[in-house]
Amino acid sequence: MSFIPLQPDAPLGTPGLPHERSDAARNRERLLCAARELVDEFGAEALTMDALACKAKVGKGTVFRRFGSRAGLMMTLLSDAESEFQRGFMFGPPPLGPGASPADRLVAFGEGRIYFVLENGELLKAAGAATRNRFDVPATKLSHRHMEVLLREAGIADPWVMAMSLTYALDPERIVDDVRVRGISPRRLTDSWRELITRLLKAS
Amino acid sequence: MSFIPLQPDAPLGTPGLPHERSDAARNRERLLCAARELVDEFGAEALTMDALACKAKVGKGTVFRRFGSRAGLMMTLLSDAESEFQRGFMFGPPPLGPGASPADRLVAFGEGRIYFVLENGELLKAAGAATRNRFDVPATKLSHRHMEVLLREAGIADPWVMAMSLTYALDPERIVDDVRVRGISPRRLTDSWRELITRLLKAS
DNA sequence: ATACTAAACGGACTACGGTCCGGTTTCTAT
DNA sequence: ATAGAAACCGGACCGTAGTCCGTTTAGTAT
Repeated sequence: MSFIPLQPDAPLGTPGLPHERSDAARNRERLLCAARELVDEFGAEALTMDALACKAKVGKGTVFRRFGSRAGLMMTLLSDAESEFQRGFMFGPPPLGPGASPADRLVAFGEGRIYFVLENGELLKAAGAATRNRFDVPATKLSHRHMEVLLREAGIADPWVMAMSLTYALDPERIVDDVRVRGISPRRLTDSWRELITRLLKAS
Repeated sequence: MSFIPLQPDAPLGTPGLPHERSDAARNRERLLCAARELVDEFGAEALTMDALACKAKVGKGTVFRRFGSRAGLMMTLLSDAESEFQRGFMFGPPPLGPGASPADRLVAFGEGRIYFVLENGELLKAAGAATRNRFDVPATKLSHRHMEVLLREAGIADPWVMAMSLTYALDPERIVDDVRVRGISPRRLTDSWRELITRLLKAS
């Protein structure tokens, strides 16, 4: 349970941190490399921590020290793609980024999120599951805050709670299962999201 | 994996079924009884299948033959309360039951659901987790269908998908964590739900 | 009553996520 | 170069969900 991933991903000489030991760095590299291979070959669902430790020629304890949990590993594997998506809605061009109306930005956000989830679905599901509450995923918090700001700007009475409703409406499990299990086209999902946001934010 | 809970809960002489054996009936009774005691005393989260088997003086295999999985057991435990709630929105008085406008019925449905979840949260979370997709829970399917019908009546373009969005917005995990972990009052949840439905279904 | 069969039983077994801790390695100070 | 301490390592170990299969037992036909 209680576990703090010491230097989650400090890449280089971060200011005060006591310089990550070389064996630790080497093992982290080995682990990430092996994890990516395993995911590519068998999919994220099939990745077990034992197999990873074995493939990376590392003890199991090392895997958990590095990533804290299976969910933590998946989040690390996702972090690049996630950062890019975040840059998109925080600093990118409209309508996703700043410059458009809250409604347009929310529509674009949902569409972007849906396609992002469809590309990284397995990883996202694995990252969200087994976490006591999926909301603890940092990226989820950021998305929630983003929507909250836009909803407030659009005059929603309780933007925090409404953003939570929308967050769950975009739940990775929901999106992936809609498309892959229940046969809903991505297009229908984005269209419905647009309808939801449009009606929700239509000036009264 | 593959497992069909033979006669999920056939209470009496169901037509053609080859009459459940007496030892099976007796063990099911023992199991349900023990399960309820354990849940009352320690909470649903803390219930382990081993402990249940032990307490019911029954082999572990028997537990799984009866309920298929931990989620299945939780669903069985829930079924009474769930049936009552279902009767409420299908046959009860308006605004929850038939007779009110779709918007009013949806508002009432969400409010009822929120309070229902807050009362049976642990069981619901346990029933939904570990199922490959939570949508497979039969009660969830029925709720989804109910909302779909109301949304269609209210002129939503793709009621099936919209109902799915709303289903996830009312996710048990979300509701329970909002209230118990993030300190949101049930009142704020129901108010926000009302705002969501009202704006969504406002005549354009 | 007896014999037969299909269903039910039980508990040993597997797989997996996660924890623990004694031993080892790297870095730093001298 | 040496010593000491902090960080790190590995793999044995634990708890839990779920499976398997040889054995027992309830119903049925004679």
